[in-house]
Amino acid sequence: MEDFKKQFKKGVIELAILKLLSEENQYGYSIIQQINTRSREQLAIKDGTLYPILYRLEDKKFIESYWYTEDEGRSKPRKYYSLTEIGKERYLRMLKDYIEIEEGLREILQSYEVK
Amino acid sequence: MEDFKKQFKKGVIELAILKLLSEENQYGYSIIQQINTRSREQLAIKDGTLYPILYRLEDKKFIESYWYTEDEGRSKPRKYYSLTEIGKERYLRMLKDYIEIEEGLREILQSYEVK
DNA sequence: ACAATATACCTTGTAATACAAAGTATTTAT
DNA sequence: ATAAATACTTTGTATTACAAGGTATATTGT
Repeated sequence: MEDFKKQFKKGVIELAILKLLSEENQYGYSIIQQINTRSREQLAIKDGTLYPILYRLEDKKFIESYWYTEDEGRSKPRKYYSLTEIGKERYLRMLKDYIEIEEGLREILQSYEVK
Repeated sequence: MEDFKKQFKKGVIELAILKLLSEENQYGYSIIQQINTRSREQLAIKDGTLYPILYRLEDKKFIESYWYTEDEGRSKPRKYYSLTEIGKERYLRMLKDYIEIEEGLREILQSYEVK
């Protein structure tokens, strides 16, 4: 992948993860699939990328995890993550800041100061 | 500044710089002021951030520099930067990719899959 | 039944980069 | 004259998505 695509993704990935968890508790692999599908592959991430982010978010108490088996036939539980209260606050602040910065960039990209 | 604001800026700063240089040749300090003003401080960067980026862009041949004194009364020249041909291509590709990724993120932020 | 693929989680090492913080010197405003 | 802004430079640091490797289970096709 081109280097600047990587750069664009940094930071926004965390925002996307928090948003998905604000909708519903999910396990890691499910988050990857949702990000890949719903962003139409534009924000696609690898599992080796996601899991370290989840551990970091958990260390910071923005999310919590629990092992859970939903199917009868399934022997192995999956590790589910849920948003904590401060995680929800974090998500809302990130969203606000993201929108502000995106608008700032748009100003530069769209405008053209005639001298 | 909060850590995620930093993250959002990474990558997009370079895009903003290339855009400004695509409009007009400019010296470093002028770029800082334009970014700060036109983004309404949302994308504000420090000089210690800009100059290393300019050197990197020059190493990669995306921009070129020349010293120039425009005023009579001014003894010290300012270092002007201009976009090269491959710099222009880089800018257009970055712009396209940025827009795609931004749209991908919007899909995640706006949509809510009802199960 | 078997093979192949997808699912699901984990770990290590790396390259990239905005920033803080420091410096130097000139120019402009009070 | 003094302060503030301008203009450029350098060093060191923390962060983080990724590649690439691993293990094991579950599902699908033949």
